[in-house]
Amino acid sequence: MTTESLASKRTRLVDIAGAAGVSTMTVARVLRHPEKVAAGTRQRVEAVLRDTGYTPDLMARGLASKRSGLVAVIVPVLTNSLIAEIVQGLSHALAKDGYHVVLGVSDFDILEEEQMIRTFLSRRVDAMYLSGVVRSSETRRMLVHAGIPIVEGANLGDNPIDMAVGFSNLEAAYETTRHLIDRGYEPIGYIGAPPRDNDRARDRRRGYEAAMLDAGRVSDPALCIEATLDLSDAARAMVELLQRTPNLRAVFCYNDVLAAGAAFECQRRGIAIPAQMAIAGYDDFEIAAQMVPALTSLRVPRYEIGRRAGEMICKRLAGEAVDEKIVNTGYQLMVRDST
Amino acid sequence: MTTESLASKRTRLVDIAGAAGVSTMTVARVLRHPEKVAAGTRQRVEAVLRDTGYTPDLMARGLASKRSGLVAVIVPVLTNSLIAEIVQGLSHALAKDGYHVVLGVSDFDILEEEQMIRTFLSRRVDAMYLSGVVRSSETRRMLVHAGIPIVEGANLGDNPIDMAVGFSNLEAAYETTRHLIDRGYEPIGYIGAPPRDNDRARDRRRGYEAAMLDAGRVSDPALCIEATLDLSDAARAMVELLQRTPNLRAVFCYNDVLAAGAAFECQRRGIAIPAQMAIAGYDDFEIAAQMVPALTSLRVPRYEIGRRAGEMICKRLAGEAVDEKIVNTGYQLMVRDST
DNA sequence: CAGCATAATGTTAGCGCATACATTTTTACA
DNA sequence: TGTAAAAATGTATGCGCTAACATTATGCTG
Repeated sequence: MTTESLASKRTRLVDIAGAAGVSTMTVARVLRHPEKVAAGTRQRVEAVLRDTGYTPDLMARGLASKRSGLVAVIVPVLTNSLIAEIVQGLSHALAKDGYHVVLGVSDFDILEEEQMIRTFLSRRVDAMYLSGVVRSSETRRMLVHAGIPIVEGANLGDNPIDMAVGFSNLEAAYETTRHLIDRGYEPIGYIGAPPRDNDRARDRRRGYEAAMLDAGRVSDPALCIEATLDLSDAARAMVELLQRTPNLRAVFCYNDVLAAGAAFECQRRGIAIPAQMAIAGYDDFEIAAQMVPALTSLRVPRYEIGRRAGEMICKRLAGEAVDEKIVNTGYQLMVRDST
Repeated sequence: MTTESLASKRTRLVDIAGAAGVSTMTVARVLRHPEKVAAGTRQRVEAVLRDTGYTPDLMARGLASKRSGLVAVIVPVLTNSLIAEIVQGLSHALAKDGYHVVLGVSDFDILEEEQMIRTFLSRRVDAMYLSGVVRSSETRRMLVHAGIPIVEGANLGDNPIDMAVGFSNLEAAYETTRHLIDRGYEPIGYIGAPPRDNDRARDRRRGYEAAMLDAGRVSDPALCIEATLDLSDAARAMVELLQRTPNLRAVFCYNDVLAAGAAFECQRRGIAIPAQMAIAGYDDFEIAAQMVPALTSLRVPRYEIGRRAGEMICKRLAGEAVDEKIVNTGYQLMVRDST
């Protein structure tokens, strides 16, 4: 009651129309298609608009026009440079066309994701960006049925629901592992992330295994270990890996956070990098290039992925056709001191 | 009858009502206040609801009820663990009550922020979370006028617009600097962030200066330098600081990213930490505890700040009064090897 | 079983804007 | 100067839902 009475009623289109002596339609036109309104009336309306501080009600506009101006962005976590930068890229690209981002954090749970998608669809979002390529069948069904532009990002799968932008984690992991093999390191271990509901984790590990097999090496499960995505658990994993395989010569890590954690553990144990242990990371977070020793890593255009995804969405929402439905942004192996 | 034909319009409340042989109001009740509907009719309606796959139109609901169910979250960047975790906390807390987060990334530009707030208000968000305490006067005016719950977070200022949750960066920086002084280091430098539109940067530097003055030391501008928030620029700043003051014994850094960058630079130059150079960071990112040597840093409850902020918003939106409008989450100095 | 409380459901009227179409005014050219 | 075409503006309707109120059914007491 208190807040209600304080805030005077919002000015509506009809109020502006009254004050300017025109119909609501004319005001709406000044707002959306100014070129269709005679200069005189337009200026009169604009004056009223200005000194009344009118703000259109996007809720009402959305209901009437059937376009919410909202784009859903669902990510597993936000505390990851890769994802955070993608979201920033998306946010910037979408803001350019006046779209707003509705954010969902799914915690790597595809059922949670499904639930979120349901409510976002309820909100009548105009498009959606989703992390990765793994989703529940119900999710796929809903999305196909929704008929809105969908971009799946950061990993390239076999058959995207609609559009996709990213790169093949399978190939990239293969290439990184290949690099370690070519350097002659043996044995080579792998510190991965829990693959549950995380296709990037799954694909990177597969890439590692494929490279090992292709090089005629046995794929020893003892060489592979999982760690949650933090430095301390990577350190723990490194210790465990060393216990299992004392003569370990190299490790490939799911990402640079894990690589850095492993590297720090080596430093604490006086294991020289790369003399005694080579370490390769992934995602090329800034720390990889800056830490001592600098970490070999795989650079991916993080911000670009988000920006491209946003642009694809904008284009489609503007009614234009998107020629490339699958955009491969590629990657680049950055060889540094650690290997 | 059971399923709608493909490409048909979305089922509306009235369709459900028709199929169930009741009025729209009854369906609406089943959705919002099921306990007010007789068990028999409720089950009948629920059955139709289920096999028709009905999803309410939140846009229409928002227009009719004057509550959008949307909460705006505006942050300067996302690529910062502190902020990313706060947003995650917010997202989780708000999702619990069915609110959706609309995200805005302002790039440390208060005019950009102002513009965003304008459009978010247009979207009729029910509440807002804003980073920091510095905003344009027009922004303050708009927010006060809007009459919705506002939480300003991560820094505690003098007079919040509405509510606030965080801690005093001024005090925390003072205490951290004090720690370096007590350890006997001299001279002590400071690597800060650009203070433009960033009150945290401003307050931390002030805290440093106050501690220096209180300890009877001269506040030498040559001891202070700015770096953009990345590791490489911190390294550059460290180099520059060493050129200006070759006998530098310690540095206090705006955050752990800068601290790590400075520490890596020392390692590259063979400067021993802490024997020759002590380094103190801030925000206690995970790297601080894990890197070698472990960095002294200031721990703040990142996720908690977001969660508390979200809960305060939910509480207010549920009509309850929030007793503590300013929540001081405090901080904790974590003394480690680097000092 | 009257009579009133309470539960269960229906009716009506918008929310603020956009769309399709109708109407009026202006322009252009013979 | 007439008339068709184009430009400028207005009218009517409804998007899908909720809120306030009106109505009807049901339960309960003495």
